[in-house]
Amino acid sequence: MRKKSISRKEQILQAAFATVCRQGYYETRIDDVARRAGVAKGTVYLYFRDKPDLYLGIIRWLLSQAYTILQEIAGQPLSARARLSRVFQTWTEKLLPYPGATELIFPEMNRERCNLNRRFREQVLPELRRLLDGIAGIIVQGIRQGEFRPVEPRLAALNFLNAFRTGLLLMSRELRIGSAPEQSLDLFFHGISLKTKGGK
Amino acid sequence: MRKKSISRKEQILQAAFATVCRQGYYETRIDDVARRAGVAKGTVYLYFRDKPDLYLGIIRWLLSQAYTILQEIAGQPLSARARLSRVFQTWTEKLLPYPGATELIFPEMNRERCNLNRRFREQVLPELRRLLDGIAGIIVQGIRQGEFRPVEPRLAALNFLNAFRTGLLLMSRELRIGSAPEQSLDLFFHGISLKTKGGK
DNA sequence: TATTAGACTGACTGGTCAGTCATTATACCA
DNA sequence: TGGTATAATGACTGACCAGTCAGTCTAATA
Repeated sequence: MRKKSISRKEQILQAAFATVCRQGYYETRIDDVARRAGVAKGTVYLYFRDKPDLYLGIIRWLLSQAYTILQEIAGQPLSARARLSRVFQTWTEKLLPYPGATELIFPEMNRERCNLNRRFREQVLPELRRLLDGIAGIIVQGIRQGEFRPVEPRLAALNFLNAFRTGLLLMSRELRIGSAPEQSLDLFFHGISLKTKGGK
Repeated sequence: MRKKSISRKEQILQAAFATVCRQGYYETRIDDVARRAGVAKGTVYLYFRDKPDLYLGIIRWLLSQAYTILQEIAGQPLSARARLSRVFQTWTEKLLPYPGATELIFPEMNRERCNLNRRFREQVLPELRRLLDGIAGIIVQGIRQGEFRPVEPRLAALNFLNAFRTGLLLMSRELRIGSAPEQSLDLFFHGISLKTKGGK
């Protein structure tokens, strides 16, 4: 009477995450995931209904981890700017080995409501909004305390995600832009800051 | 002795573009494209070697159109800021019916070098760099004329693309952010502007 | 009008892969 | 130790679809 181990599910999730980040959803074979997880294909289907279910599982897992980090930092006694910096930094550290991770989320948003997309909207969008609201909350704090301009907080939050994504992209050196992730964050801060006295 | 018409190729390209923007590459069937273009499947293969070739054709077509618009506006006697505004506006008008268009480019950048990706890097990245350099050129002008801070121009150009993408995303209302595309552009300008006297 | 070159067609094929399920392995209990 | 419930396996299947090609159509030319 063994129990379906949670760790087994986690193990598959982790393998799927790594694979999908490298190859993208459609180039990922369930066999690839199973092999990387060290289980047989059938085992994957003991823990996930079908391929989309596995995919959505990955994304929710990712978002929930991102949210946990955010909440942790939101609880610390810091300025809004310092909080966002720390979130940026922590996320970057975690996702550095998985530069494709940010692409799991956005591309699906501008698509037609096909099979996968419908489930995406139902299961992922709420989590994504929660994360955005978490960031927006920090930004509202910054506005109240006079650190930031009175920008639309959700839009600024979206820009924060963009800055993060760009930071990861810069690390890949693919576009041959000689900038570090921090510069992407810096540009973001300049966009919402009140006082921008002079230079870089 | 009819000739393989250029318009026929254009027609297929247009149909493929519309379809891929709605459904994404992997959910697009060559049959869909053919039907929308009003030709038979086989005809598609008279003009494109295989599916990736069609896909890359779409992207290069898109990038070259974007570049043409950019060049046109770059030739007008305007401030750097006014130029970027006009580019933003023109691009937005053109791509409003195809909100998925921006997703054709970026997701592929953080992926492993599989079949499709290798060809993407060879054929698309140079075009993309050219476009980025075009934007960066306007930004350099702005820096020289004291409109913008001395930011890294290529990074700022990448941010401009992000702002554009976010503008399109806002139009879809999916995230329930009550902002218009212009606000995304505004945030971008704040990030690179020298003088930011007070709030909105 | 007959000829022909090249455009166009769409039924067909072969490979791929998600998902299944009969079988085997394992842990737990009496 | 034998019995049982559950976990795990991996060979198999059926659907799907990119790409093919033998045949048809069309228009320009002689």
